[in-house]
Amino acid sequence: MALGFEQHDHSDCIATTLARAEAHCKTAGLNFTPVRRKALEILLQEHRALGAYDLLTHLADAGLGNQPPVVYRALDFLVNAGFAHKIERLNAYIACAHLGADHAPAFLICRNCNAVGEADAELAKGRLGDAARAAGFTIERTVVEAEGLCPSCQDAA
Amino acid sequence: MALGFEQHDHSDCIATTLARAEAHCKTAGLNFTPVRRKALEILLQEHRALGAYDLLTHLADAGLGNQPPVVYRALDFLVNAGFAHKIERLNAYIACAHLGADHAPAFLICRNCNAVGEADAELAKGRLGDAARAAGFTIERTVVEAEGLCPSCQDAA
DNA sequence: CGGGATATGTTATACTATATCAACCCCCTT
DNA sequence: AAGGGGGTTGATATAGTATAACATATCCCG
Repeated sequence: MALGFEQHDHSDCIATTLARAEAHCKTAGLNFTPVRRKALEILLQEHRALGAYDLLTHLADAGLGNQPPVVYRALDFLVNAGFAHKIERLNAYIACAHLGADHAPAFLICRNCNAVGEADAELAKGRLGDAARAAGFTIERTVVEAEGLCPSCQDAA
Repeated sequence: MALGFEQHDHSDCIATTLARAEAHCKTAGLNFTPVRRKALEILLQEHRALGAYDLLTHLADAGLGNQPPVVYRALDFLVNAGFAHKIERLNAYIACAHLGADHAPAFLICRNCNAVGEADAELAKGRLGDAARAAGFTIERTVVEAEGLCPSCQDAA
């Protein structure tokens, strides 16, 4: 499972991901407007969790809106479309690493460098899912975020 | 596993939990001051996730501080001592349901009534733990929050 | 051309959290 | 008893995150 901490060729994965997002919007009847596209592009370029206002700064630099609602609307769209995720622990947003797959994401957050890796949780099928079913609770959505040290930061220490 | 959605006798569990917290502080050399005690008492009484400012209102009603730092300090203490948890998804705080046990909590949050049940995650031992180890990531702390519908709200619908 | 749905612009404000410094208190030591 | 240090609380200000509400624009479709 790719978690995102490996070295990888980042040079064209932005373009291919944007293309896949565009294709998905076309088939799903979603409106991939310039602001939304640029927001995703920025998240992909940064390749880390960005605060909404950081993202807004980048959008403003690109001449695409400079008020908070602009960025929150774009993030709403991206998150609902599955193109980005919110990291609750950081109040920050990151581009989806498994675009296209219908998945319950799980994140590994480095407390030192804030790098974020994305895995798949499958939580509802595990022990918590069993406990929830036993209690009569229906799980619709999960937040799974593990905080710790990524390989590089462990090596540095 | 008790998740908190069952009916239960709430009449004296506040007192016994407070007593246990007090005992733990005594042995651990922690300072269970009036503000901290009252904050925990309020969380136990409410028996749900409270925003910091909601808690502050209750503290102010009790004559124990009326500025934000007061409540955030008390929450810091309670969370570090393991007496309360933060629900990241709600930016809210709840009294620990398993006080005393050293545990990685997992929460079931009802999106309708905001009731929160606490289970145990044991996540680091599961599949995510395997994936993290394989990637060289060391997990120190986990956030596991599942959102859905509690039994009562399902019945109501 | 009109009308509805969707998206964006703009202003204002609500909500969450922390930095900073001053005052206090308790215990301990000299 | 004086002094000092650590920890807690008081108080002011401000940073950071997010949304409400309404106006304007755009586009597609009938």
